Amino acid sequence: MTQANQDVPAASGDRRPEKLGRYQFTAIEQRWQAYWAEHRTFKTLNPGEPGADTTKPKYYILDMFPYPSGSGLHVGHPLGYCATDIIARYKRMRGFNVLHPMGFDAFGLPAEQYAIEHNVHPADTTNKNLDMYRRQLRMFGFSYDWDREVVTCEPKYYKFTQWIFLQMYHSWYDDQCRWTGPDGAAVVGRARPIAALVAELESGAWGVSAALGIVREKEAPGRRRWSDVSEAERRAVLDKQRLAFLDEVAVNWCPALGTVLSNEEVDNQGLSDRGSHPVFRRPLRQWMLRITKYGDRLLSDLDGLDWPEPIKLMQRNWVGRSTGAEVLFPLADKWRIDRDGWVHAERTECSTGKPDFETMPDAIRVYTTRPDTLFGASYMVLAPEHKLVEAITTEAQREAVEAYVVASRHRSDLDRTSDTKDKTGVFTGAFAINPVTGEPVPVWIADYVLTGYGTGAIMAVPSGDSRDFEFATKFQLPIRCVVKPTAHWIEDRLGAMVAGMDAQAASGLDDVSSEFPELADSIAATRDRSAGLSQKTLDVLRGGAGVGKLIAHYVRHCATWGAAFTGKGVAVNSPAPDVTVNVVGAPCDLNGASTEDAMTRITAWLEERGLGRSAVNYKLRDWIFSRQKYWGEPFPVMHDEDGASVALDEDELPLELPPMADFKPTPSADDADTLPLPPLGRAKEWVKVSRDGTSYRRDLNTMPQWAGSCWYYLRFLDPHNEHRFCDAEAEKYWMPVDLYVGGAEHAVLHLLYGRFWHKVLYDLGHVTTCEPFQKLFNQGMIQGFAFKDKRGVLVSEDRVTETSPDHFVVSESDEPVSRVIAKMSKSLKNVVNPDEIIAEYGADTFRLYEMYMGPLDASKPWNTRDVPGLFKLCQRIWRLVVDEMTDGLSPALCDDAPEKDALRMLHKTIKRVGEDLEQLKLNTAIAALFDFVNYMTPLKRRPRAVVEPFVLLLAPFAPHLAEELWRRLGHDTTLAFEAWPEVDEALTRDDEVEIAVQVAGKVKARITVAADADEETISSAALADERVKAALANKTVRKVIVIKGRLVNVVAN
RNA sequence: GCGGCCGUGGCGGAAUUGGCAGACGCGCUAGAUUUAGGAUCUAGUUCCUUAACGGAGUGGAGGUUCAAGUCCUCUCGGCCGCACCA
Repeated sequence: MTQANQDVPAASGDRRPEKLGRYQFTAIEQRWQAYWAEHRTFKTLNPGEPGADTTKPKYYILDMFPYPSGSGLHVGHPLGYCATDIIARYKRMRGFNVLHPMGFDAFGLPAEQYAIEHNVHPADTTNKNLDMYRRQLRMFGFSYDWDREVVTCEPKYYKFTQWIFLQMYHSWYDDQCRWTGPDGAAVVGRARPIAALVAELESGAWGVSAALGIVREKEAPGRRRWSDVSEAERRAVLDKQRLAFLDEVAVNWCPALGTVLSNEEVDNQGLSDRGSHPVFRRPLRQWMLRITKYGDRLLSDLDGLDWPEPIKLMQRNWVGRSTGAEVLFPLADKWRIDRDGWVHAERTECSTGKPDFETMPDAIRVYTTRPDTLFGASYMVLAPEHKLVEAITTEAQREAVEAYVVASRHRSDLDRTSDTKDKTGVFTGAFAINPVTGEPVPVWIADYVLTGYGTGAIMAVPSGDSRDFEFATKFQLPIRCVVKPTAHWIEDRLGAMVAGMDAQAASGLDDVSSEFPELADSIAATRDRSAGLSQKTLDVLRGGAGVGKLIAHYVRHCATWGAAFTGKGVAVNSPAPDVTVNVVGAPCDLNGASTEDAMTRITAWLEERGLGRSAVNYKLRDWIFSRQKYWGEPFPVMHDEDGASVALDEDELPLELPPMADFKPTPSADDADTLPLPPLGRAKEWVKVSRDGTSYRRDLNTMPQWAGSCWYYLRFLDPHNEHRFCDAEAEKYWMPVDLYVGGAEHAVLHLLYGRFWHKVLYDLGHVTTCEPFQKLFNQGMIQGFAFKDKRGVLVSEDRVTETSPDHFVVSESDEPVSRVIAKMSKSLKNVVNPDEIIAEYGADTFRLYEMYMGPLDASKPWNTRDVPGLFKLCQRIWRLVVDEMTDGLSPALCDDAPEKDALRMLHKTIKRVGEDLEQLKLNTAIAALFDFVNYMTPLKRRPRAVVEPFVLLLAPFAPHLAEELWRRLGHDTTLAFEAWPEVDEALTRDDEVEIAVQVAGKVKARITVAADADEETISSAALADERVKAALANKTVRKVIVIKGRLVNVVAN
């Protein structure tokens, strides 16, 4: 199939000697690609470079650069690249300086995994793949400035990835700093050099707390001066502040692969994605980046971005900011309440009226978003990994607790949550004191409490939280209602119970029925129904019986209602009448308060007593930034014999990866307790560093794949700069990215990580915009067809025959199958290789087809059968200009002044194409090109004044064809910088328009009127029409609605 | 479970944002051209019914409106994200 164009390079499939001038796309595309390369047509100059014209507006248009995998480009990749190239070419013609670069994300796990499996070095496979990708990308005729190509695995690139890491290592986050950025933004919080912190400490302005934190208050209990702090403690103080720091965190440790895995790399069986090896949750010392410090700014700065709303929402959810309070629950065997305050059983120095919230020992710290429900906290739960578990567990419970802790360590987060299994947990034997009532409550451990969120411990309020309700029900813990539910909720709940949703609800219903005899009949009557309350029951409820009585019943007996009320309402039982409150000072009474009010009051009450304070929390975790892999950026850090870390100097960068023949991880038994042995550990010579007589070991970890892609858009600005990550002037001129196009699969991680790095650089004064990507656009996925048999099993394309249009059977069995849309995959044999399509139809056809498939952001199936339609478009455009018989210009081409119709068609097309391009509606822009060609084809005379502007409109979409036609029309330079044709609005207007006339909303006739006819004229013309008159017979006209230029609706009856 | 997106001919998809549903392309039908064709050109192509007229129609059911693919309520189906976040 592809031979025609390859074997006969002179003409595509042309064995017909008499036609000399057919559309020879291969030759044309090669010629123009060579021309652009030779003339450096798309070389982009930076401000300051000779010839740079910075008076022109700039446009930075960026693709998400690819990871060069072994299988090469598939048709999904170029979808976005074609779109950005079209926009880039359009913007150039509109007079912009366009920056449109391309590069490669070349570090990462797949290359390493492939290398391990095939026993070749990752550098070799990566280079091979890079060559393939470069060759493939060039086929499409993209107008990239290839001089700016970056490859993240090259030392000259990752030198600055390491440099940015050091910037973070040498910085801390001052969350009280208020400042104005270079872009004029008022910002709260700022990354500042660690040196500035040291200066504050040395001057004595700030001190050190007992927990080695920073204290700004002059008079704080336990505050120490910097000069009184030991060398080792000083280092600990600073290390605790760094944006890049080492910490012991719970990770997915896969001993068989010898590395830590990200959550995405672990399946819901708790096995590794690659190789299905067991994965264990265990604490390991890892490099962390303090992204949580940026939670607020990552949220609030989203508002000013031109991004798809769903993506913004996903980022907001990912950051997951919540507000509430932190509360201390003192342990019951350590603390008691005296008349004067809290008394510790053993440590008299702690026994003060008001405990220090920061340092109070032997207390469980919880985070809650609903402090107003504190009176309903009837037990507590610690995550199994919580630090206090061991200390508080009583002898009687120790065995059970330890068994539970071990069991839960073997389950990943996903495994814990995936199959909606029952809640599990174990009582520790310990009790803690509810600080608002003084009552002791039991402390449990359960894996429904996550160690990484909040404080890793909760106060459980079964009546106000469905998880706590479930747990309390299962383990028969007390449930006390503290928020009065709403009428709407209680009706819904009763409805759900009547519908018999679960056994527990049924028993609750018996209880309600016996207490409310007036409801019993109607409840019984509707009991078999599958859903909800009958109208009759509702009537009874809202009438005599009263929803209020039901609510009162719920408040007394909420456990029987089968579900927690998690909404907002009015506080009750806070405290409950039957509870003897034992607290320091005046008790807090919340009864009758609204949820908002109650939250404020209880938080203030706790704060006064040192037992609580308001708090903000994020779902976002600090970023685990190290991997135990070979193929990534080494950390520019050394460790001395005491384990203290020392950063390399900037002039020691890049720290290159040592060449290693054996880069495999060290596999070990599937035992949670083995320690990671990263491949770099075996580069013995590389690891050892001696400096000033001290010996150090290099850090053995490498950075995750995200690192390189966090800042590549900045390197494109100045890719060959050896001294800086990019020139300041270039950054100022080009940033931010005006349009960033890529797949929605990067909606959260890449885009969040990239924004985070950018903000750090912004805080430190290295970049001048607070956000990197002003406008984001997600292209859809290109899917493939597959076939489904009766049982719903997918059948691959190669096993199916089309018997008649859209009827398919399995070839060997004649079993009918239906065509469905599925992901492109090797197993379904529906992967399309762009090389083949380009060989057969050319790059211009390929570009046009992909853009014409549908809206850019929609997912849609590839259908090779549709491609020839776009090929025909190219051929027809070709024939508008070229005479196929002679290879000269078409005889229809003429220098006549264009007629009004032709001019109107041209200007309508200019308008449509231009407007659609601005909105990235490339499919309808191409439809406009079709319309123009359909109009022009039958014309015997085709004026240049119409054809030439059309060629310019075509240029962004099919640049090779357009360049060729432009040349043949007598121009001797590229059209890449020709001015985009201007629309003359007056010329787009029709003289006459057809207007539909409706009678009672149904079209009865069409009339033709002057385009500028007024309502009066249109109305009378419509009513004068014979068919309208017929439709109006025996009716009275009530109203005539005229929409100028569109329709008339006659309302009559 | 929670959140988001989307359902329009045989297929991919249009529809100035509330104003003629089905632009444009594919496929299909008929015709033209001595046409090697996967070429070109012309006409037709939502469905039902008819000689014509007509009727129905944007997943389904209601509603608002002179007018609904578009707005509202409920519902069914598909895709994506998150997933015990206290």
